[in-house]
Amino acid sequence: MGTTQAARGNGVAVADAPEPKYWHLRTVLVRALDSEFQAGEVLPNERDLSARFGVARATLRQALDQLELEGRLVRRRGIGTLVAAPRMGVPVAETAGRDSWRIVDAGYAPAPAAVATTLGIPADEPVHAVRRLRMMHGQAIGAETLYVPDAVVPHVPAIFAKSSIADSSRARSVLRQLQRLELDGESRTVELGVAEEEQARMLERPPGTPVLVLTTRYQAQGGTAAVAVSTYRADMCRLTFGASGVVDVTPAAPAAEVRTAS
Amino acid sequence: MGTTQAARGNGVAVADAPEPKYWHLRTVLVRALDSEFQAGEVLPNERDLSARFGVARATLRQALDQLELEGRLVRRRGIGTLVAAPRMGVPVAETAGRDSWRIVDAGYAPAPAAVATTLGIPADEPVHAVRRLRMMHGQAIGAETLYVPDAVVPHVPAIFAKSSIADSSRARSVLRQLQRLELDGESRTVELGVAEEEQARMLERPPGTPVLVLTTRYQAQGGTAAVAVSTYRADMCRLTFGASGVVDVTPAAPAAEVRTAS
DNA sequence: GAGTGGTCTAGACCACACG
DNA sequence: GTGTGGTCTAGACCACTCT
Repeated sequence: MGTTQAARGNGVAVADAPEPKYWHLRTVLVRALDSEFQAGEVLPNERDLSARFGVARATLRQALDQLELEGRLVRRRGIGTLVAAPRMGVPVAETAGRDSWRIVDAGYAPAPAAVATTLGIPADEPVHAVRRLRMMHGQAIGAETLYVPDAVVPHVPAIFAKSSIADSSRARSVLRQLQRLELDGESRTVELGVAEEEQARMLERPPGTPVLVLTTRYQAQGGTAAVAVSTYRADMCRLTFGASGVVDVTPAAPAAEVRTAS
Repeated sequence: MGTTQAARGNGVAVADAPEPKYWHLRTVLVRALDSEFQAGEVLPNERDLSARFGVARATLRQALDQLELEGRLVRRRGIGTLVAAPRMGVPVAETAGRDSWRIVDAGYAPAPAAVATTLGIPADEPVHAVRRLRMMHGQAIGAETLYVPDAVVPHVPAIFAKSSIADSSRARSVLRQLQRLELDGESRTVELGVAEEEQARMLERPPGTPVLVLTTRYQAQGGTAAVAVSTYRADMCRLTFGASGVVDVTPAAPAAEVRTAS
């Protein structure tokens, strides 16, 4: 047994706690990031780092994966691994600033089963689906699809209503009418997810990117008038709630360029 | 080039979209989970699965990693890979049910730098740190540390105040006084993190487990009276906000046992 | 002891960005 | 072309759980 422990020896291993190498590596790197690096700096490449720490590249990558999940690093294929800027505070206000959204388009098709259930409509009933991007500091940090049943926005022009073609005119029409609605309130949920193909494309990230999934139920007249499913880049965003008046929370970003190009 | 694509051939690869094998695998598995499996069922072991799909075990594991991050699978060393139950809705109410918390202990030491800044106190000033567990369905799904400056709870008995020994009597004393405070409101943030050693231990999970980090600032008299940092298991929790009255959101859990033992 | 997931290795090749 | 991160492989051994 003692032999086993020694043989495995990860350089710091003690018989007491067989800490995985990659986790120990992460700890070392965290300390280095905190003390010796500035946001935007480029780390040595993975092959050099793994050699320096005396581990296989795959093991080093496991540590980097953790740090990327925590938003401490940004890896760019063909470029290198950079130190990330602190996460942005993203307000999820009751009436979230509408100028921070960029409309993409809107379609008219059945919603996902879970959404249809929440809306209290048949699973095969088509609804308006407005897609838009949450912009911050000039870049897309979140993608949202807003599902609105026909009955809630009865005045969408028939030109749009009958067509399933996605366009932004329909989006504006739906949003306009939704804003006029008297809402009783909103309830929200947050959970962890991964970006599927469509969202990944909108966020300009590879599929599988971890995202914070924010689901908003807009209540009106005792029921749910609309549902919004927003996916925010988990590496870049810190969602902020109910900060009445407190809007910022975001450092003025001296090294904003780190996140500028995705 | 065409040769390259064919040689790489992942079984479904088309020249158009060089989709990674592990991502394609995930898609296949998601479909299988949706249609052929019940929560709590055990999947074939990794060696069998990788052979069946004709990939290396590491590649299969990459797909399973994704599914675990999404909360679709639970992997237990020595046991196998199980289909997870749907995530629990965890209310983050203004006055979150106090009986869903289990007090662990409380200490008296300087808070992390970021917390001290928020509280507007010197980084080296000791504060009360109450640690407790969020329980649901009989299991710990979140761990919280509540930081309260001395000035906010002046009536903590001197027996506790002078000692840095962690115990639950101090915790109760601090919580009691905090409840009597008149709060102007609370602001919250949610972001993705990974469980460090201490939290991991409290949650009975390995270090590096992804967690939703919920930071609550309790406002009083124009300032921040206290700060709570809660880490919830990202694989099991869906945080719910402002669901006035709507408390549940959690299925009655016919296969609750899936999550019973961590 | 047998079976499972977790860690680690060494090496190969691919996709992408840049000069 | 060169250098970077991303994917994939085949194999080994460890830690854990159950019988």
